[in-house]
Amino acid sequence: MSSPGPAPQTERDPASGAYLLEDQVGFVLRQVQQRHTTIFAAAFGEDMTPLQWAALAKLHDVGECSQNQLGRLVATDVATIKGVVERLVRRGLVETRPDSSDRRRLLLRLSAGGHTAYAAGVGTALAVTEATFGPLVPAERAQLLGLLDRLR
Amino acid sequence: MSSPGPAPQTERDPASGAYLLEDQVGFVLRQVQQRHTTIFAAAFGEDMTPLQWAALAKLHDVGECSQNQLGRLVATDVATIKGVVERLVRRGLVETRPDSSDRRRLLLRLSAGGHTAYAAGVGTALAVTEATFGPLVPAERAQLLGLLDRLR
DNA sequence: CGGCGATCGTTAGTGTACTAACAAGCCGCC
DNA sequence: GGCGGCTTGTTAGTACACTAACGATCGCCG
Repeated sequence: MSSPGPAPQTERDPASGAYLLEDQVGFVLRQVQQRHTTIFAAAFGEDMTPLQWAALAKLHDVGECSQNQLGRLVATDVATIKGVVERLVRRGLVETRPDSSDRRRLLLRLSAGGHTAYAAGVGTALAVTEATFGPLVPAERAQLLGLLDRLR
Repeated sequence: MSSPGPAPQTERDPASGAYLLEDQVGFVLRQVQQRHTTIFAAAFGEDMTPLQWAALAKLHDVGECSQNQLGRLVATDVATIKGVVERLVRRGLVETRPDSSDRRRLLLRLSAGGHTAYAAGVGTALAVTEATFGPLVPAERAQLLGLLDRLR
């Protein structure tokens, strides 16, 4: 695993009002996400990405919906969701069929294999969340989720 | 601006121990970053990305360093930093020269235009951080940064 | 009924973020 | 003094994450 890893800690100068890249939310956020992605990949292997998993999980929840609809559910634009769905279909986890009442729409739902993959993945997904939270105690985890939620 | 926007809030069922995508750190993290990127793009325009800005800022801090070194400073792998540097050089913000004492290395530093761009951008960057933090009061911001830092 | 705005999916293009493999150069250690 | 291991940068390939433009379809409203 040769991920970039954390940026070196810079000595803080609490007195100065200078611009410190290390203290900007965006910069820290990016690194936390990198770590999360690494943890996810280590747990699920190369054949499942966070977004693919999100699509799978949402599809499991809603049963059936159109491609763009799924995109909105997992907070992804239409161009990106197309690729994700394409890969899931190619791997036999998702099935598509035309919507008879709206010929623009492409309806999606989990295949049998998709349901199996979801069932097999839930535990792993929870473990990924656990590992990402790392050393934080439950109260801190809730606090973090609450704060992030307000920034969403 | 037709970003995906926040995923619809799902009704929480506090009693159930079910897997809720919306409650997983990774999922929330991704959306916060999306929002940050949108804010960044609105403030800086299309010609500057968060990573390009990070590279510029770091290069300003350290004065001169090699390409891989810069990658480590901004927490980016060698393949990605190459593209970033290439685009900054193409726009005349960064200059390169060979390292006479190590012929593998490519030394980088800000050009005059790069220094100007940095000086012009610091205020905007601070405004982006401010906007990203949104409604959080200072104590909450510090708390969030502290928690994120432990997850880095 | 007919037209017009909105939505659905597709495509092309740019940038980030990795992995894996490679050649070239550097350096320490036998 | 050379050899083997490390770092530096490059390339190719995959997957996200957008923008912008497009054709097809839908549905409302006059």
